[in-house]
Amino acid sequence: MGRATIGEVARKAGVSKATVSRVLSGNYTYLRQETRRRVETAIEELAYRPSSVARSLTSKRTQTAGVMIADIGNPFYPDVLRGIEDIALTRRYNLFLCNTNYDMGRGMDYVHSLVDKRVDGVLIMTSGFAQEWLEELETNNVPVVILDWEVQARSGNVSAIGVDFRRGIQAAVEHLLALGHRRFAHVSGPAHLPTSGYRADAFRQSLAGCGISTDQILTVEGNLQQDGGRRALVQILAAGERPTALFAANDLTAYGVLQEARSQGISVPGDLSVVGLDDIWLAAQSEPALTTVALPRYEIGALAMRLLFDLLDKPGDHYIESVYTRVRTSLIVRQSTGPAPQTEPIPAFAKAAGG
Amino acid sequence: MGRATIGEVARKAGVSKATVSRVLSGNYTYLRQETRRRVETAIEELAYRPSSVARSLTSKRTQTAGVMIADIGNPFYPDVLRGIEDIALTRRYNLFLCNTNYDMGRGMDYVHSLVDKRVDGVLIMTSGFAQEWLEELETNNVPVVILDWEVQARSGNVSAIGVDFRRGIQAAVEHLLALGHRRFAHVSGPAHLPTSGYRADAFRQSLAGCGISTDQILTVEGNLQQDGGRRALVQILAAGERPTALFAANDLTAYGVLQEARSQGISVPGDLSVVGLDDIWLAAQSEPALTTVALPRYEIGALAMRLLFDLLDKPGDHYIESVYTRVRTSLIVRQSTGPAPQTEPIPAFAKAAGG
DNA sequence: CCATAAAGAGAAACCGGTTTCACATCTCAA
DNA sequence: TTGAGATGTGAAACCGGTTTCTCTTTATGG
Repeated sequence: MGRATIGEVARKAGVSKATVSRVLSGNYTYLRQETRRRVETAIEELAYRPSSVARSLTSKRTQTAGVMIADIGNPFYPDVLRGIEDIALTRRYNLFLCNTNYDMGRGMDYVHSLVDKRVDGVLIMTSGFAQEWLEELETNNVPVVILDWEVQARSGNVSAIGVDFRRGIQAAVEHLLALGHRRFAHVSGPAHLPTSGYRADAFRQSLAGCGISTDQILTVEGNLQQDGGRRALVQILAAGERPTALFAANDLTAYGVLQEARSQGISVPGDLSVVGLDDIWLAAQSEPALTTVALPRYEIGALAMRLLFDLLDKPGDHYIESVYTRVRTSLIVRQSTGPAPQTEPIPAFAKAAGG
Repeated sequence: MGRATIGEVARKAGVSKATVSRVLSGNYTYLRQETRRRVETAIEELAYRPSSVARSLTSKRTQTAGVMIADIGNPFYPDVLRGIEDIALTRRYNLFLCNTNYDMGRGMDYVHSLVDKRVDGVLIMTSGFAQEWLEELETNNVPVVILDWEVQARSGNVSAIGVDFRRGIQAAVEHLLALGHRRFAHVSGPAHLPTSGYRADAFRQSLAGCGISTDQILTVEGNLQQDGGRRALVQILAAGERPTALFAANDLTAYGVLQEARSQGISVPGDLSVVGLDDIWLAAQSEPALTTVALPRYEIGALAMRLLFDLLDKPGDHYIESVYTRVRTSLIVRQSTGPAPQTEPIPAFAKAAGG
């Protein structure tokens, strides 16, 4: 009643295991038609399916990859996972879901499991710190693709995907300047996440590039969650001079800002323009719908898996050229941004504003 | 440079593979302290980690389970997955993510992969039809836990979790009756999903139990998505007599209804009370916040994984007592429900209404 | 008619672990 | 002193496949 083995198939067909294996692998050279038939019917009758476990032992491939993410609840991940999965399936790869819950220890446990299970590769999509994980994976020769991270001492087995926040954020900044905004606020992600810095820097530098000095930008730290956005707006309102435009590190934060604004009687975009980042589903559904910097999430996932396959396909076990790829972001204008209140538009951008 | 094997560890420590294996398994009876030390330092120095693949070959256990879900984008799943994962980790189990995308063929492919990979069990959390999957899994003796499904010809290796929609929906019905509603609408899920029927039936029967006849219930088929909710409300408004209360098969649908209502100038809950089901994050955040029948999602996941472990722990390969467990639902009252317009409250329930 | 190559299939080793069984040494009581 | 039991370890078989090597049979051409 247990699953049939190759040996049983061989016996039933009256051939050797080797012959069955040849039929299985589709290696029909030097195989008589009739023998092949016999084996095939035996396979059929026993409903035989070869064990991937046994195969992996000799092939050193498990057709399996690990995906480390921080939090499945984060609306960023579903699309990324879809992208990863669709590409993975093209080669019949299966994915281990590793949800770290923002817990580095739990992440390390997962890394160990993945190494022990001999996954062919790992995708690190968490934005949490991973240096230790990376070392463990490199030690064990496991190819890695890592998202949005300045990879240190990158070996030949690690590719990375960078998100070019600059492009989209630059567009957002130009959009806001065109609407006449001059005083800005930024609700950042947690300081310990590199991506928080990338986003904040992109915002500051884009503004600086357009002649807005840094002291006109009020920055408050959020937590990439909605409640952080609410608290941040409270802080910002308490500060002296109120900004007229706000850029949040992600949409959830921006949504929190929107909620707090409503409950404080602040009109968006009348009194305050708000820009988010991510373009999650909610962004289009909020009231007002959120202007946001969009990430190509599905493409990020698909690209990550493709890069992993590239790593797997590279010949030799020694030095391999790693790849660092950037994906583009873009601005999606909706209803949460509008003309700055009581402020002269900056002439250079006025014509694009339409208000 | 490749990973060390048990043989290399044995050589380095000057012992046999068997001894290393004993150290690994923590089976220290009949092991001299000093031998154990030597082996341990050898393991340490080689950074040796035993291959789960090789282990699985003899142990017949892969410490791995498959999770079939329909759509990671569906806000129902993250919490379920968290529950599953947390319990899985207690035994160092890893999970294969199998996102069927509502595609039965893709689901079947996944089932085959999981069988081939010799997973210890499978959790079917999709609401799509799965009879063929189930057969394949049963044929191969793979234990299965299945959610919200009338399992046919259930063998000893299949447990099921039912969701007791009645309880929460009954509460919703009583709540609405207490508010004076008499004319109802229901936006169901797709007819081909059993769960659509369960929910609709629970609604109808609860109403019937309170003396509301079925012809006072207008039912329109949605798609468990937001756009289905919008379209459904359009249909409902086009019908003759308008309902004053609406029960949607899930929150996404209810959210669509809310949106359409707003754009049609219909006040919720002034003109129409709306009840959803799921209690997804959005339900608390919508405008107005949604009254909804809550599912214990995390608990469903955790329970599912526990039931799977139970199945794995049962001795013997033959008949095993399967388990059918029900989880409870409950009503969460928010702002989307209110007194019925221009209607006398039903006396029996009036006192609880407060309006 | 025979030498030789090609075709077809089996035996055995191997992948990296676990487990059984046998063997060697040590202890201690008789 | 000796033998029984306890203690400690290794050899080998096994898990279910793949792959190499060898062997037999058949076809081919001189």
